[in-house]
Amino acid sequence: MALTPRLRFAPSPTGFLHIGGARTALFNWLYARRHGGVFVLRVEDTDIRRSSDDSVAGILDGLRWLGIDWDEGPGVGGPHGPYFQSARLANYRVAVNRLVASGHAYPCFCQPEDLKERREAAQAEGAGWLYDRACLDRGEKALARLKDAGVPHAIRFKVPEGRTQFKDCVRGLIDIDNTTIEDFVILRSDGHPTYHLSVVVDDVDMAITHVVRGDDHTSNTPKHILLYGALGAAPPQFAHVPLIFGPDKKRLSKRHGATSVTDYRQRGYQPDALINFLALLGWSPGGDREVFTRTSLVQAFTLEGIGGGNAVFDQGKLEWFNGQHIGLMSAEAVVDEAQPLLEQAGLWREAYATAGGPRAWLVKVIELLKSRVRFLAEFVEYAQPLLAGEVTYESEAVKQRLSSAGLGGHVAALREAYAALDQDQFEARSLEHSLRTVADARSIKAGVLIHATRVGMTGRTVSPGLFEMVELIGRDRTLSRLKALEQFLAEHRPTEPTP
RNA sequence: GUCCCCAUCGUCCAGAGGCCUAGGACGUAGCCCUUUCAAGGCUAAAACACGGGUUCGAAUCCCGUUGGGGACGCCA
Repeated sequence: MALTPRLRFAPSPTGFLHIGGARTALFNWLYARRHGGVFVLRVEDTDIRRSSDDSVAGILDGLRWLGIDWDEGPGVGGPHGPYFQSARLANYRVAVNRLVASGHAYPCFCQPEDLKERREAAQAEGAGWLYDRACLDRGEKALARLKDAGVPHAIRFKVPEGRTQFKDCVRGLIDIDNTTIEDFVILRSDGHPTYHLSVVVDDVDMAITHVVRGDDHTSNTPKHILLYGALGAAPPQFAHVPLIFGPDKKRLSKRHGATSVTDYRQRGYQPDALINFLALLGWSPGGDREVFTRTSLVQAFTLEGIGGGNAVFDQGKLEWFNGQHIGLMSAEAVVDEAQPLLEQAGLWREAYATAGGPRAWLVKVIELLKSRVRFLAEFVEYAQPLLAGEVTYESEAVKQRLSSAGLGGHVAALREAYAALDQDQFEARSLEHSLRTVADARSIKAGVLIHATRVGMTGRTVSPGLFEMVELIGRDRTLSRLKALEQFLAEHRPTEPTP
């Protein structure tokens, strides 16, 4: 009880880091961090056919991006290594020998194709099928004969009579009849362990105290409990978390589009937003709070808060979380994160990289845009008119805002008024006051002039607040953009707006 | 088919016998703010799967039905 908790995430490297796997990793990590425990990363690559190095790299990369760091595992080592199951084969062999010697397991010479046929035949009739223990009943001589003939064999666990039960932190007491468990294979005929064996042996060796994993493992757990018993080890605490579904209430899979962490990374989601969203999928702090930073999540996390029902992945809400977390970031941090995006758009200047005027100015631009953005990429879109030298008018904007008569004169008057402001008067308040004065003097609604000016400054109909923006665009560029607008209006002399 | 699990607004959650006229959030609609679009604020529509119990009292406990999911591999 006073033991420091040891938890682990044990992905099999047969694909990319799935969103569900990421959440499982997160829950384990959260619990370990919450209780000053140890978080172990172990790669379950006993299926040599399907495992790959690329996949390992991708999974580690995804975890790092999410900020889920491990205390023991690939890259960092630890006292319970190695952390790749493919390098722990000897341990499994030892365990199997012990189990066979103690009568908990036995060799099976039945061939996979054979068993498959029989199983399918039984299921075709609508009946269930459990291994019939043919090899348990075969008798000494027959067994020896098969062995001598070099027939490949697997090792099966001999499931005892009785019932098996365990207490699950989210499900409560689970109690099942052992007759519903077959004598499962623990060692394949090629000498590799199966999942059930390796997971238990490793969790024992690595002194894992809490196993938090997907609900799809709930029905495997009795097998594991049996194995712990046969190995003379005490089982850990289990917590089976509900699965994540797509909008069609089917288990989340490639059919639903983005399901890997990398997909979300590429789509411009913030790791903290994904973490926050994932944490709340199947877990609740108990109250109404929804926006959590990484550290507040660690503080709030409990296994008891994990709910029972499967959860649908709501993309829209993830987007909202992304906006929330961008709002939480400092403008400086946003600048750093947005740099690559701005570079791509050709809007980045070297001077932005170091502290100083231009960077301070860019930070102001970002601050102006921050609240209206859900993705970093949107900064580029909105900031474009502020960062670029010239603007081009969108035709829709021209049609909507530059077609009323007499605009040229109004704009000229505004330009003169703005030209009369010197550098330090060129700030939002004076700019607004000045524009409204011009509008009054010319008996037009301020809105008309504001909208036209917006088009002149950005080329678009939508933008952040005009005056704050003009302030940031600065006196020189503002004056020349107004001049350009006048020219445009003169050339496209708007007369009667008769379409 | 067998075993196991689950069941509150469209979605994610709150609710651990009276505080529930069922609360919050996303989304949706309307209003306010306003120079546009957002953001923000306010308001609205929207759920305890069904049937039996237990109890003075049930979204909460029990049983059943229905629905959903998972597991039944020499995959993990």
